[in-house]
Amino acid sequence: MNTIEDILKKAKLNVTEGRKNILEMFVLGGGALAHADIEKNTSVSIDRVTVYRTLQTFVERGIIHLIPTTDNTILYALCKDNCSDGHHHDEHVHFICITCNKTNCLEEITVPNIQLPKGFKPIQAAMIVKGICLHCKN
Amino acid sequence: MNTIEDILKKAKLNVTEGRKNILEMFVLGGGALAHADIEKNTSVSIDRVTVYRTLQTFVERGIIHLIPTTDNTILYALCKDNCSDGHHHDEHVHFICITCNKTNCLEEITVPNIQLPKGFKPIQAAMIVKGICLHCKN
DNA sequence: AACCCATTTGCAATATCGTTGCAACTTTTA
DNA sequence: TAAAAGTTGCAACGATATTGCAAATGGGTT
Repeated sequence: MNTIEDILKKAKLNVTEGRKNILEMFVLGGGALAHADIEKNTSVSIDRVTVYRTLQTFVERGIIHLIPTTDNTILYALCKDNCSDGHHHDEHVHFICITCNKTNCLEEITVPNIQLPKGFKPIQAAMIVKGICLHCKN
Repeated sequence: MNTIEDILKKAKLNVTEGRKNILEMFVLGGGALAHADIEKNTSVSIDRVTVYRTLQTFVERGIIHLIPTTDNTILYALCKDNCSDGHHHDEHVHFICITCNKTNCLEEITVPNIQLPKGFKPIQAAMIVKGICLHCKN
């Protein structure tokens, strides 16, 4: 079966050309994407507003998640299966390459637990590592 | 002596009303501030542009640093003494309270080292913890 | 296949956010 | 206190994001 459509149906979203297109970029691309990446690269022409709304919907339905960044950019990446309807479990490390500027989700590496000062109650943690990625190390 | 002016002089910046005002907000406020917080709360009226430029200058001179966030907001907080001229050492954990929405720098807690996949070379790491802070825990 | 209803899209207008160039004004230094 | 350097405010601009509404599309039903 078509994975792309499956994901949309599982999220109880209508399967439209635009959504398929955008979701495909995440599935095939692998990495993190910004609004601009999507707007520029869709094969079908999709209105800016629709891109905004699609991304928003995808986040709400647990298809993609926001990636924390140290600058002011907004990045999204695919969620793993265990995210659903606004409840994200994206507590893995995000790696930003300072050479190719791509962001990778290091799914296999979970954010380490840390000891907070007395009285602080942690609920969720995120971690960003900047450096040189696999492909740029030469 | 006046701490505020000292900080500015140490950073080789002219001491102006606007800068004193903005820096004072950081020193007295303690927490993290966004551009909008500053623009709205200065006692003297300061132009939007000047606020932008002042924050930028403060970051360059190592007076404040950018805080990574999981949404799209840009937050700044005071650096500790050992930051200077664009070389920041702000690798401590940032805590965002989901109740009062304030961001605290947990200076005493450094970001733990983690094992990255083969080929990834880390250069800088940041960590954000969301939860309930000391003051909101009741 | 043709229909209806709910959902989704595109357009236009508007709001928010951040940057740049330049002239006027302050601060510093001598 | 005057000149030089640094800083500010204004105006204009560009990029980014949001909203309302009418038209179009998708999903389910007959």
